[in-house]
Amino acid sequence: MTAQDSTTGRPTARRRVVLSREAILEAAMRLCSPEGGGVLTFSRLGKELGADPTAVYRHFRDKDDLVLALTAMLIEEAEAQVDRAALSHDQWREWLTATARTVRAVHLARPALAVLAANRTTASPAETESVEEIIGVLHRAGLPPVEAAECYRMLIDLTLAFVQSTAAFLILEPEVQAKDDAAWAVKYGLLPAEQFPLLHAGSARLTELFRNDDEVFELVLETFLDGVGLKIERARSGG
Amino acid sequence: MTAQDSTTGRPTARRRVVLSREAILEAAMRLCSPEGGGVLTFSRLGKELGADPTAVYRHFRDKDDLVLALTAMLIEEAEAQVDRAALSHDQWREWLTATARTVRAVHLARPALAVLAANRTTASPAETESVEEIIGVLHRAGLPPVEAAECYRMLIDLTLAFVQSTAAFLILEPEVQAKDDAAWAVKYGLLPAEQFPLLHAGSARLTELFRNDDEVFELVLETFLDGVGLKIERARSGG
DNA sequence: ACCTGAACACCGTTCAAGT
DNA sequence: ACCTGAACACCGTTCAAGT
Repeated sequence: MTAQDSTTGRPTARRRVVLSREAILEAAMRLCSPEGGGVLTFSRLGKELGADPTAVYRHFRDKDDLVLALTAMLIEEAEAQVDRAALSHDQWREWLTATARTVRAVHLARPALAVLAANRTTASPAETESVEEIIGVLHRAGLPPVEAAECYRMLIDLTLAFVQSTAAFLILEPEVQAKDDAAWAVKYGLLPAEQFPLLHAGSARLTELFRNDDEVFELVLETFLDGVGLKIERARSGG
Repeated sequence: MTAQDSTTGRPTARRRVVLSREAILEAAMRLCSPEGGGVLTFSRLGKELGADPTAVYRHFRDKDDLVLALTAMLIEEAEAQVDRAALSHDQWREWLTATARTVRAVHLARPALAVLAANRTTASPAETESVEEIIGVLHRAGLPPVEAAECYRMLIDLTLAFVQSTAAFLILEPEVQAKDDAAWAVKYGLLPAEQFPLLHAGSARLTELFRNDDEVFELVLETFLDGVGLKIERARSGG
């Protein structure tokens, strides 16, 4: 599916392409998805744009500038996708769950970007409004503003930390991932029940959870939110 | 502190150095610490060993093989450092806290390795015994084996996810880190109190927590363990 | 048996040359 | 004004040559 001249049928010779920030960002986003090959390099970006790889430097100072612009796009995409309409403001738990799941899903749709973006900070206005909203939900649930801000921070860091870890594994080459599978099989495959009675009893569940980052994240999120629920109960009875 | 010929005082010319797996792993560990420069490349490894960079290939099949061997070392180091002597078996919370803190600290002492190791699996016997022990502590606290195994998995994934995120930021170049600081200042520096009343009220706390990954991790760990505590209570009253 | 060093395909980035 | 392409300093890795 390479670019072709529709009149001659021959591949078009590369000639001064017109680029823009938007076109570059769009092409970069495509490259970062699993279908796009999942690697972001200037070489691949140039090929995707039909331009010389170094042409990108006329629009972004360096790769990190490009990454930060892509990070901002990702955050705004996540903001736009959180389904607030279905939620009333007293459903603090559902609200936080929806936010965490959406942020995670949007990042994991582009693992090659997520691994570069998940621990960066950008000054996105859309995000600021979302933060106020989440803190508002926690405040109305009973937490004082400072504690609500703490819980917001914990939730977002928890989510992005798991994103980074999962994304970093996803971009490893298949043969490397296979080595981890093999190591796991050795580790939990033949546990002598006498020596490791409890581990042996739980090993079926551990095997289920292995390489099942979605389910582990859901479990952690629920357990964490149980802890937040305790904070809220304490704040309500204390105040 | 470069190698010198003690009789002539001149730098020794590079001549067939004798290498071993142990010497290579030791040198690699040094490179991965912040003092060691914090980057693991064959070039730097060769320089550290006083040998040609490609000599390492006579002892490890490729870089990933080296990384996995280093990962196993890291896990065993963490195992050895967890202070079990001070803990009785009924202190499930202290036990889990000590494990999480130690695993995190050992990894963050080598950020350049942690970023490669935190989401990998190795078949280390020492770790298997530690897993049995932690599951045992949770079981004695009241959880059935399967739920205990789940909690172990959540704790270790939570810890390593935060490790990966923090380590990935630590190995960024200082100028890049500075960009994040600047973005944060823009984001939370001048929040109009009318528009963002709750965020404004909590912004001092958020600023305290910014780039303070140690404290955020402690807060998340406590909240998560509160959630585990609820599971234990439920299991006790239910059974 | 195992270390050396040239070589290769890839990175990000710079800069003079083109249009 | 902005795209091209040679060039550079780095990556990991292979392989023939040395000892």
